[in-house]
Amino acid sequence: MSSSASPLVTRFAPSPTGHLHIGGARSALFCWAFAKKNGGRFMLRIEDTDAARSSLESARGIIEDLHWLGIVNDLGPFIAADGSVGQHDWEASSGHPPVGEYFQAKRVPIYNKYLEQLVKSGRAYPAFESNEEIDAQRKVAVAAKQTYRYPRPSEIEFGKFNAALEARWKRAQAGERHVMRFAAPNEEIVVHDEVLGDVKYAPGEMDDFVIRKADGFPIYHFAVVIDDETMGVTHVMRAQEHLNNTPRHVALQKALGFRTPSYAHMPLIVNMDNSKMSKRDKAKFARKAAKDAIAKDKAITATSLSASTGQDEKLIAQFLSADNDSLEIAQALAKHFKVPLPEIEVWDFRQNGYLPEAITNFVSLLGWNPGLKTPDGKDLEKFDMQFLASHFGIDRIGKTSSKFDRAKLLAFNADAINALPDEIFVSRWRTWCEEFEPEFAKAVGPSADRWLVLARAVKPRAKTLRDGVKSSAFLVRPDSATDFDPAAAEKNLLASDRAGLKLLRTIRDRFDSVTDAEWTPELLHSLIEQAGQQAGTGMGPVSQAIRIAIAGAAVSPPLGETLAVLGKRSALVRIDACLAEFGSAS
RNA sequence: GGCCCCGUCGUCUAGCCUGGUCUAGGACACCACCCUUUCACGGUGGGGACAUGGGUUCGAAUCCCAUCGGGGUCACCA
Repeated sequence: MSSSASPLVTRFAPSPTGHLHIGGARSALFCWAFAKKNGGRFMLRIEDTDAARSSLESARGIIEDLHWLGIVNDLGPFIAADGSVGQHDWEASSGHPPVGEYFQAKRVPIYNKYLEQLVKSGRAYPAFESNEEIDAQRKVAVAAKQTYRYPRPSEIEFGKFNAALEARWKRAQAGERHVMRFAAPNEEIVVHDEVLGDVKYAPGEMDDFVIRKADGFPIYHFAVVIDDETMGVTHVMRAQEHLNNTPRHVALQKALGFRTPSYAHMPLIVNMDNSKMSKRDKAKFARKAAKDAIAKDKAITATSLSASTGQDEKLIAQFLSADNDSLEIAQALAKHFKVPLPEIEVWDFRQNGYLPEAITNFVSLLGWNPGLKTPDGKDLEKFDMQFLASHFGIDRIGKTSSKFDRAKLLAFNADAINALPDEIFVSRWRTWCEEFEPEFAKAVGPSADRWLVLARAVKPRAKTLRDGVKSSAFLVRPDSATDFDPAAAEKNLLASDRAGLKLLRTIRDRFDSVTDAEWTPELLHSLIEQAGQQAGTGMGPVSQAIRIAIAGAAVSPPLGETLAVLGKRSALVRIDACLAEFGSAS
């Protein structure tokens, strides 16, 4: 085997501060696909150097989200069957030394080693200003409409470990609080980007940015450069928001004597209103819902909301005035006002009944396109992970940002659901229900047959797995718990001198005369048809009356199947309850 | 504001590199009709875009420039 040839390596390097963002999912997908297409490896690395915001639970969550999508990494952490965090590393035969740690927080000694190298070569220096001092200076600059650039101390000589630097180094070694800054080169930097082409940055654009924080953790730019080098990353593919970081990385690589990997910056994914898709959107959305409600009803206050949601009143007040974007409060308010929060993270989509294959397919089309036609001449846009792994290429990544069109995703999801054979659909639907709609799953019960019948009735019109629950929940709730839609009842039962109720009474007696053995979709259908003929109305009005009685609404799966699933007893109880509710036809 | 990126239907995009086959194609959404026991599905049809202005050229969505517009980024976050 060609163990000596340096293999192609891409990486996805999330920071574990929450669930996997849908944009992150696309980045990971493209990195994965590019590696697969080129016989390379896809690496996962966890960027947890922000000690305050990072958590191991988030890292686990992200790894699981990726796994659920079918994006499996060849290198870096994974979740083992027993739930522990394992790790794939370079094997001895690969020719690449093992990386050891894929969590940045555990690599601090490595960063420090390179940092010292930089200091000793006069390319990094300790700086002792406090955060507050810098902030104050920055504010002055911003107020004067100037771009703030940290002024390099005059005693620091670029590229020289002089006495002044040595003195600073000693102070730092002695424990004085400091940050480490990179002595940026005063030269033009050209980023060769595989998507955008050459992007030039003039000399002097870059200031002496911080590369190690006072807490001893490296800044992103520094850790990334060292990790990409030492982990063997050859191709960096990330979102365009990182483009302006790249010159820093290139400068750092040069100062450290590293190679520069190949870069490809992908277009951003934005909301329909052009704003950046972010986790904060949930807070914005919940805040708007709350404010709308308050505008309508002055009685709603932070105090009343605190009472009804159980959240802290102060935090709610802050939330409402946009002083915080607490996800917890956003969720509590959304639940209280019964508004759905926008799906932003992979987990949100999963929870709401999206299929991973629909998500990966849809998201892969955001900024990329296979450029192929289907046999009937249309643009090819439905494909699976295997297809991506064999057709993906950077050359077909676009430059323009893409709006995230939920309607199209929903259409893709509906198609993906309908493409599933019934047996597969029922098992996936059931598994999903057990996780996300446990009460519904419990109400359906253990019978595989019952699940299958239900699944068949539900699948053709379900755009999400949750839709399947919504459209069939009426079937599994107690017969006495029907919640009649007043408008639908008026139209289909009471209108035209209670015509619907009369039809309902007639069909009720016909149903009553059917034996349990005869209670099949076919027979029921023909009974309804006959009743419609005899009434001279066709089967429509009869059907609608039955729908109101058994579902409470004017919409349901086809009645034959629906009634069959329900069973004769329940059907009659519901019809009788309905007749009682609206008064029997006189 | 400085720097950087981008600009084809409402949206995702094909076409652009290698000008003519583009009266600009597809998908989602929308509208109409058909199918239909409801809702979906499906079928047929329809409206809908080359940001603007200058060049270059016999000819420009395609090449060049300007303008306008949108976005990103300017942290001891990543």
